[in-house]
Amino acid sequence: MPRSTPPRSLHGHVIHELGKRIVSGQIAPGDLLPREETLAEQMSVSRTALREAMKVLTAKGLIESRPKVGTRVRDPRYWQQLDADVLAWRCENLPTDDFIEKLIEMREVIEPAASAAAARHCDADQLARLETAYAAMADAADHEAWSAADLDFHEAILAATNNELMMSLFAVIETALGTFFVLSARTAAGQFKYSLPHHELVLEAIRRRRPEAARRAMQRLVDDSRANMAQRKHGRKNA
Amino acid sequence: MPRSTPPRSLHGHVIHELGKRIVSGQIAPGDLLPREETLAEQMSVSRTALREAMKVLTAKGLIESRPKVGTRVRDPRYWQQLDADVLAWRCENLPTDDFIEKLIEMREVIEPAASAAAARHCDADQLARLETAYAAMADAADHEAWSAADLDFHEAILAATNNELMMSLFAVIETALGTFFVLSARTAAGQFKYSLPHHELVLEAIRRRRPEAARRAMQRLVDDSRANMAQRKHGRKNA
DNA sequence: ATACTAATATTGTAGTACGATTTTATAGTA
DNA sequence: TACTATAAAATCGTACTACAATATTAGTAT
Repeated sequence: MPRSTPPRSLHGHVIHELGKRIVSGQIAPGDLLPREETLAEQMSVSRTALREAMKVLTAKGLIESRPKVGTRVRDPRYWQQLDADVLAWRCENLPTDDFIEKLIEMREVIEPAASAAAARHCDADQLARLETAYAAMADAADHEAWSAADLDFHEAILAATNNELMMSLFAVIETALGTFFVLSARTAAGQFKYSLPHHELVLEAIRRRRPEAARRAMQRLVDDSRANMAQRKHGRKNA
Repeated sequence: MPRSTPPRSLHGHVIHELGKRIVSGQIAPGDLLPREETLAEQMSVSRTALREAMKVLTAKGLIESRPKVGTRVRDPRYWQQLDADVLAWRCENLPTDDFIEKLIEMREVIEPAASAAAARHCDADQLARLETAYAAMADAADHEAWSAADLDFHEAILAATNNELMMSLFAVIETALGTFFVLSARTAAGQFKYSLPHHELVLEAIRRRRPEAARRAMQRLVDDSRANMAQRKHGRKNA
């Protein structure tokens, strides 16, 4: 499960709670929320804290407040779907196959292009970070260590593009990998390093400054990952 | 200039004002903001309104507050670079050539892939919307009308992917096109429809369900746009 | 010198009051 | 009867005050 905002503060808890309810569809788009005073009472917080939370949800595009009329859940069309919290909330109660497919589609768009860009203009430090992450993957003793190193590897590739806009897409990759990690925890228990050779090819292509080779290698890696997810889905159906 | 949050409400104004100062570097990463009471006084709002604004900026990753220590501007590494407001604030005082290059790079990653996806699985309504936008471009009487229709066209392509994550990337495309619009307002005054044939090829490929043709057509369109920007930059140097 | 304790400054939360705004209802008029 | 305009009510928006929680820092004792 991808990490979402740890609800340490009070209004943080309200953000998380309301956000989850909206994204999960428990409160449907178009629905009118109770008035602030009532809602604050229901959630056992002051109106002050509630409003601070609602401002954040408004910024994420989930709700819309107007005087007299109240606060309404907006159409998903307006949600900040790339926001880390929104993504995490969508995956909290087992993501649908449909959503998983969309995550894979995003990986197919982002990662091969990022790998090519990384091969084109990454510096020594960024390459070193990539090597370190790869080494950690190779050395991983268990599924958890592998997953953490894998995440580092894919983050390092985005960082190596030297484009902070690309880097911000890591929220999507992180959500995808985190979800796949949970879903494949059982099936791939003993063979979690199966994609190491794919990663090595990507690293090698970036190291040698071969953009198109890097793109193709990453494309194969993601294709392979997609195939594995499909296989898992099939296996579950027969279980 | 891409539209940012119109500061209608009081705290909306504070969000815009502080956000701009931070993103523009006027307040540097690591800097400590004045304490809430002081800052509220400086901006002529109550601490309540200021805090609501700060919660939003926190959600955008721009600042970080901790009891006793105060509120600090975070490293750009943590900013939500894909947020529509953050993007707009970056472009408010003439974006740097460096940033424009990054926007183009994002277009090259997003739009060809989106065009291919649209050709693969768009429905009749989405295609109709695309046709409408194209017609509006063809009929545009001035640069402004052209620009609005152009924006519609590119939004329609993202919508036609049937992937809301892809759709959320429109904030980036919108910022890029809006910026190019301003920068090319003079140079391309009389010939603003020069890219119409490129758009037609993209539309045609999607209409005929040719993913790879759509990808290539859009790739050429973006390449062409990049060349035009480079030419403009060169022209400015000689001016 | 170090560890522990207490004072202190800043954010976090609560509660109340009032202003702004928009919907809705009501009344007046054609 | 229909329509316009005016007034009233409900909700969010903002301000202010008070206090709690927390982390830093200084001070104190071992």
